[in-house]
Amino acid sequence: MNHSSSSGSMDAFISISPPEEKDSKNEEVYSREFQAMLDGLEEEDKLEEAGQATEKKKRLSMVQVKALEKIFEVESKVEPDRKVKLAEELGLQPRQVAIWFQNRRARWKTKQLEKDYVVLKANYDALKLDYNNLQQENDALTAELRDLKAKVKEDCDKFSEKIKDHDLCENDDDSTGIVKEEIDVNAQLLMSHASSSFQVNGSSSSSDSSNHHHQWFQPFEPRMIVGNMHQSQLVKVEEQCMITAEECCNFFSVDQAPSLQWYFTGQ
DNA sequence: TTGTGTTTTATTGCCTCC
DNA sequence: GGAGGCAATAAAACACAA
Repeated sequence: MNHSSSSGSMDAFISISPPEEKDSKNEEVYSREFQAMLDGLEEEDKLEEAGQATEKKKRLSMVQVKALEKIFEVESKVEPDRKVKLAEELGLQPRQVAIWFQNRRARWKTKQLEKDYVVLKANYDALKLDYNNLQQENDALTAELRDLKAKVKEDCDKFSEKIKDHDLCENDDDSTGIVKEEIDVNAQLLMSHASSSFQVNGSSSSSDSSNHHHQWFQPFEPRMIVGNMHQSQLVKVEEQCMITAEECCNFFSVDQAPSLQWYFTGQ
């Protein structure tokens, strides 16, 4: 390793050496460096005499680098006056000091970018994991909703079928009571399906937003539709049920928010 | 010893500021 | 217009495995 100064100044190893570095070991190192530097200078002289250019790059000594590093910790840029003074102290050309600080800033920037990248990547990974979890939850809820829609449609079809069957024997005097019972039972069956399904839906999901379905659906009591009516209202109920049986199949639409207008207007 | 990858020193060209 | 900074790059020095 060549630690000789490119300036060739012997002052470099004398004026800048901190007191703690002037032990016997370092003196030995410096004398070797001096010798190497002198040898190098001799060689340069010979080459110059021979008319050859001496463009060899030379690394700064450990002492020079340490001194520069220490200053860099405090200030990443040096004023022109400081630069000249520092160059004199270190036995370097002011240009060398400027280049060293320039390269040092570039190295610092690269390291900083690497650090920033690590932090950003960690954030990105955490965010991606979160997104994937939400995506899975969304998929599960969508599938559950699809099943519920199918189940509700199935019940609606059955209910409509029952009512149509009833139309065939509407002249029967005793049919009113039977119809009332059937509607009551079917309505309960239909709504209990929907209601219980939504309770399952609410409990199966960990997200808070899914509980809202349960909250807005819970007041829905089948008996409120049929159970407390006078017999004179039953025909109207039948007509309404024919409509709502069709409508209820589209009630839980994913694309459109459910409307409870039909429920509130009936009260 | 040698080939290869990395680090350090230095140059070049462009840009900004005074 | 000159000085200085920065990015890109060259080239020498160095480290290290085979």
